This record gives sequence, structure tokens and C-alpha cells, in this order.
Amino acid sequence: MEKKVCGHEIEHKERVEKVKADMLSELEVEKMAEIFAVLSQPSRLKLVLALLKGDMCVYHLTELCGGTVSGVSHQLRILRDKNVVKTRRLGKNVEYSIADEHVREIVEKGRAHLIC
Amino acid sequence: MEKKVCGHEIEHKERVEKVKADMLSELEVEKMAEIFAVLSQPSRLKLVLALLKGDMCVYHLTELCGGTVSGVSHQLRILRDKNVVKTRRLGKNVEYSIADEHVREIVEKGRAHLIC
DNA sequence: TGAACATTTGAACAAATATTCAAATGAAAT
DNA sequence: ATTTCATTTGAATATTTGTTCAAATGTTCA
Repeated sequence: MEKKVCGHEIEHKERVEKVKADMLSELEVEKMAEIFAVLSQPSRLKLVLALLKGDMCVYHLTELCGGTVSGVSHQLRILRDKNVVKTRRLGKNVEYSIADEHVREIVEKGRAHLIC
Repeated sequence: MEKKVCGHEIEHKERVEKVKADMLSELEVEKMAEIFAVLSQPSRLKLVLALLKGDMCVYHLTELCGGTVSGVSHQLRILRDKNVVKTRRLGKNVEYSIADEHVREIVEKGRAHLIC
């Protein structure tokens, strides 16, 4: 006998097991969450948005995004550790740039969601 | 006289001003960051991943994703407040589903970044 | 109406995270 | 070599955020 709604009967339990089977592993979910975590801080997202428009050194990023140079450097380190940005040294300066194009896509999708 | 690298000279200041001009507002960046923040918690992301496979009630989501019913309900509330999921009541149960397709796209992009 | 079930809420606690400030490192020029 | 400029680091504080437990709400069915 079938219930209209889930009353946690066996039938649904089987369905749950099926969905469970092709869920991502705990580790994969955590890795994925990290990408979003990195973009979830306005101060950091602002840095990424700025870098999407052009490569820049810490000083200019600070001018553009506010805060202190030290603070910005801390954020950039996190972005770097999580493969969102990369660096190259140019004399006394360090130039930051977006690490790969996936980042651009993720950010764009996020922006699209904003508009709705 | 032009320097090879940015020594924070006037020329670059102008470029910075130009980029600043078409940056998103503080509020827009915060709104955008919120979307990512919501997906940045493994426990929450797992719920979203599950719901992308099918609509479900709190109880089943808890079975699938672990934790306590109360905890899951708290997370779902956050997801709901941020327009990631929506609800409809079905008798005693509340069925959760993904609020809009943008969510799917964002999550997929995040997953793509994972693979690289 | 009251008993049973499903979900939500609030408050308290615990854990994770950003930001600040001072000091350290790295690179270039004098 | 030492001074100057650009960036990074570490430790401390402050803030935000997730999780838990107990109680409350809403819904159905007898």
C-alpha cells in the first residue's frame, strides 16, 4: 500500500540508498566546498573580481579593494593556496593573476544568480 | 619616463581608477559572496548535491547527508533564506527542492574546478 | 480533543576565520 | 653593505558561524 507522501516507508528507503550510492565522497564534497569558501568572503571576492580585469600587484589591489596591504596579502595567500590566483615576481613587485578560467566561470555564474 | 614594473607611478594610478570605475558596488559584492558562502559548508553543499538529484524531505536528507534532523533543518533554513532551495508542504512533511537552475550551474562549475 | 509524527526554533557552546599590528624577508639601487 | 621599497609572516584578538539540545510549532489521524 502506497502513501502519497513520504512517511519514511521502505520504498523511499530504497530510493535514498540509490541516491546515496552515487553521491560524491566526503573528501570530494570538502574539496568542492573549499572553492566556494574562498569566494565567500567579500574582501576576497573583490580581489578576484579585480584580477579578472587585469593582473596587479598587492599595492594596487589594496588601493582598489580597500583594507591594509598586510590584510590583502593574507587573503591573496589563501587564494593562492586554493589555486584561484597565481603569482610571478617582477622585480620588487609580485604580480597576481587568475590561476585558471574555471574561476571566471564560477564567478560569472554567481553573478548571474545575483541578477535574478 | 616609463618603468618596466609598477612602482606605483601615476600612469598605473590612472589605470587603477579606470578599473575601480566599473567595479561592482560593495553591496553587490556582498550579495554575490553570500551565494558562495552558502555553498561553502560541506554539510550544506551535500544537501544541495542531494537535492539536485531529487526533491526530498528533511528526514531523508538527514539519512543521506548525516547529522541530526535539527542540524539539517538549520542548514536548510539558511539555504532557503538565500534562495538556494524552496519548500512545499505535503501533509506532515516538507519537501525541499532546488530553487532555480542557476544553482545547478554554479555547483557544476565548482565541480569542474575540482577535477583539474 | 489528544496522541503521534515531522519539522522548526532559540539559546548556548564550540570551532573556524578574518583582521590587525609589529616584525621579518626579499629585491634593487645607491 | 646599507638603505629603501614591496611583500609576507606570525601571533593575538575579534568576529562569524556551525552544531547541539531542549522546547515549541504545525499536521494528521484516531
